[in-house]
Amino acid sequence: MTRNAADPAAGLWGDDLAPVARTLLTSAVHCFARRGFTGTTTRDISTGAGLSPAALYVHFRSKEDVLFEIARRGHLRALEAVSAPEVTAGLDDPPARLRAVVARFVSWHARHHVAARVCQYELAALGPEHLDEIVAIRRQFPELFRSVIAEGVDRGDFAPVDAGRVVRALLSLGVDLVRWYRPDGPDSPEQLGRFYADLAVSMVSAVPGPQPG
Amino acid sequence: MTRNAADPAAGLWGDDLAPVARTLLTSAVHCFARRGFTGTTTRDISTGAGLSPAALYVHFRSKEDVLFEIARRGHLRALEAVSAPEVTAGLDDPPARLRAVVARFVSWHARHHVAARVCQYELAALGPEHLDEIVAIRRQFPELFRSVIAEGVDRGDFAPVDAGRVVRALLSLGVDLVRWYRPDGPDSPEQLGRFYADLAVSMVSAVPGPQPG
DNA sequence: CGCTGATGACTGAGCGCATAGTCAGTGGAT
DNA sequence: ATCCACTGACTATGCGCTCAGTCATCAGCG
Repeated sequence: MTRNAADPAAGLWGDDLAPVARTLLTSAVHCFARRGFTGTTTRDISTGAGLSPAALYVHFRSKEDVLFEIARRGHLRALEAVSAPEVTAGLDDPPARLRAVVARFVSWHARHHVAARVCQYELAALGPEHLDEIVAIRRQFPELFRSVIAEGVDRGDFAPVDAGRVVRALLSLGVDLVRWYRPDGPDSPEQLGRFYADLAVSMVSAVPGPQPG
Repeated sequence: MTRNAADPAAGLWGDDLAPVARTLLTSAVHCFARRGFTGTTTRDISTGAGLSPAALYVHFRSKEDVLFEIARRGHLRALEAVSAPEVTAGLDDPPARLRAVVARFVSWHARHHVAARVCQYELAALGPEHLDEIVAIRRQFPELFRSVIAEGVDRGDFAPVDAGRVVRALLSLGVDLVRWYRPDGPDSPEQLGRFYADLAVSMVSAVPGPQPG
């Protein structure tokens, strides 16, 4: 199961890792995404990277440690995608900032839907202290979304929506797409990002219908 | 791991099943939701129902068969919740029908978030022919949503939205809540259903902002 | 009423197999 | 000569599933 160079997962891991370790993580991402953590054997991961079963333990302490490295690095990359300074640079009104953050969140998850599937759905297999570390990163996503929406509501750009519930909904849209998104479908990651940015603006606008509450 | 009578999962299975078989399915739902299909042992399921390991095979052919029964019955119940005649009875305009269908879909998934988690996230463990049967049921959800939205667009009640993408988004909202919903949180299943019904109406309304496309 | 045989839900023991992880050793690079 | 990424062979454990057997229930029969 050798992966080609265009695999988006291959670029997620950072230079601090040996090339072989990155290959193992990439193989593990595909295995975990397909069969889940417990459904994947350490042999699947190693042979998927073209190595013998024991090679995994040269680079990682355990199978759970492999999952943790994927989750940690994946979450940090996603956070970087939505909170890097250039995302909202020059955007001085909340609607534009909301559009930018939602579009980045969605397009990142679409592009990295395989790795994101592991990051979103396999966390229960982590040990308690590893899980804590991931949860600490995860908390920053709703905080970022909430601050953008709260500012828009305060300034009157948005309707007086329940920020907490809208944030939940926006994160749900971005997360759930990793379950169904396929790169050969009708939408590119960027197109989907723009569409969901439109939806986000709709969701914080007053409803013109007969039941506004 | 005996469950009390208020467990929503206990009421999902129907009268054609022996009481012990229903207890086993209920135990299996909780095991699968917590540890996943491959992370659950047949011993977990049986002893969770207060039985010996071998008792499972009195009522089910295999562990995969247990998952299939959960998925089949769960999907049929959810479909019933959104497409029963009384859901849209007396609602003659598309906005009201959209609200009703979304609210039912969401509140069902919130109330049955544990069983729904199994139905949504464990399908990959099914064999091909069992999976086909579940997929055939699943197809009816987007069809129902699409018909309501298409009618609203045709009649001019809704903005000329891309029905396929809006349907995807609405299903995502209802599905993803099974990942984070907790009964002791701020929203009851019905409150969440009404909120998402509001969002649905927003999503098919014209966007008043500066970037309507 | 009691006796008998059949039925079927359930159990205890265990089989064959796959799994995560180990370790002494190998071979290529420096 | 040293180093270390990597391997082949291995172990202990836990898995899905089976099967002979137990026990409670019940119909048929005298």
